[in-house]
Amino acid sequence: MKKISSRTIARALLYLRTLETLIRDGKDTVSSRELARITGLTDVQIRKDISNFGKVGTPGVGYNVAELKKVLEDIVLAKKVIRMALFGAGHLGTAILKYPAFGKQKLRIVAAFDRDKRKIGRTINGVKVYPVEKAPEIIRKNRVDIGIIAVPPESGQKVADLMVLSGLKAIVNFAPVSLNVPGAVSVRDIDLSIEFLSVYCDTQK
Amino acid sequence: MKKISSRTIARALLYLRTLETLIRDGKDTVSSRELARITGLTDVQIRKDISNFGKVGTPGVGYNVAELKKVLEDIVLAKKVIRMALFGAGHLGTAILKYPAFGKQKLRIVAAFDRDKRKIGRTINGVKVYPVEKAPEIIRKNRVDIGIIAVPPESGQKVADLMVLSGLKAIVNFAPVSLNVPGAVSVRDIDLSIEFLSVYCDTQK
DNA sequence: AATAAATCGTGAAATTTGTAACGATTGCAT
DNA sequence: ATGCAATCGTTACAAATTTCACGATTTATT
Repeated sequence: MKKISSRTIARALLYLRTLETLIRDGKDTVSSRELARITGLTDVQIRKDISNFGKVGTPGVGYNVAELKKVLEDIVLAKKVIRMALFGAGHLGTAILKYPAFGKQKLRIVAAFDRDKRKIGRTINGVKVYPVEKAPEIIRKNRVDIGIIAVPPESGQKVADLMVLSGLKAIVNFAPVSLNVPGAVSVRDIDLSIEFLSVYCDTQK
Repeated sequence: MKKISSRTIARALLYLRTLETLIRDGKDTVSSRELARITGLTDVQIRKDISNFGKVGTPGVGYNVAELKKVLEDIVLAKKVIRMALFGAGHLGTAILKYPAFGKQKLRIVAAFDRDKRKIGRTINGVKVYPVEKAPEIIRKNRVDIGIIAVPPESGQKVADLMVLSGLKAIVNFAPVSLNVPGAVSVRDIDLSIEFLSVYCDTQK
């Protein structure tokens, strides 16, 4: 089977999100044209993306919403629950712990870690905060899939090292620092300053 | 002058972030090789990116850190202060208001808006929360550059419409919904669920 | 039943993005 | 001074991504 690119997968997740709202609205079928109108992409790209996953559409009609959702989910979200561990229970970390959309999805934060003794032992939105030292054990025991870094930049690399040591293969990094990790580990950097500045630059030139 | 792509600009902002830490560490010069090691990119890409901005390096030596910083800033961050307005003072919105890295940079949140009467009038980290209806006036008066959407998905489009109406040309959207805006408006979507799921998918296939 | 309209899937073309190769320049050691 | 190692900037090349064009299929209409 052909390997599916990272960008295609990101779009597939966007299609899934869109399909869920279409289902809520009671729609049975949707065309590539309409998906394009909603998502802001082009119809060709949507057809091409979906064709990566199999022949699921009907010419003259479009895609069956429920069927397309199932096909996309089977490929990009085979697992029932994806477990995450959060490092850093500060403002941003707490906001992530309380992020409501995770509840409706397969994403679940199973543990939080912090250095601050005052935070350790507390429970935030049902998730307990542990001392950082306990991370490897807890991550292994809970079969955590994704590590989230929401600590200050000067601690970012140390946390990343600990994640790698604990066997994590996927990291989402909100700390404004470049992480050094083995090639087998995927990192997604989200530096809020860079995100804000870059959308602003887009409008300038 | 050649137009610089959006991705190149995002990398330039990453270089800037890196240069700032190098300056803090007292380094005078840096080579493309070392920048590559730090950022995880390749040295070729870094040389190519920088060459877009002019001939700033010295063969055999590398780049003068201060000079490179100045050149990158002049091009991607000509403005002294970039003003932002936040919509939605919930958990995520509050975390953004309290995000410490903005303080050290040119980014400043000048106003927050919310529907909730209990939040209106409060001040969070020095930023006042106004009722949404006041947005157009306040945005115009403060010459806001970027709008941040941190409201629930069902209100996302309404807020986006208001932003467009208020003359904003750059939007960062944390609401998990696709926005419909005129072509002249740049939108950067950050759907936390999609970010987490996509880095997880990267490790799977 | 035949025609028209809508829409998918896909190979080919075009565009964008990233990589490699290498001449040119600089500083250092001898 | 000369040779060597380091490193930039750039042209040519390769790979990835997107767009185009169009045949094939389905539904609706007359």
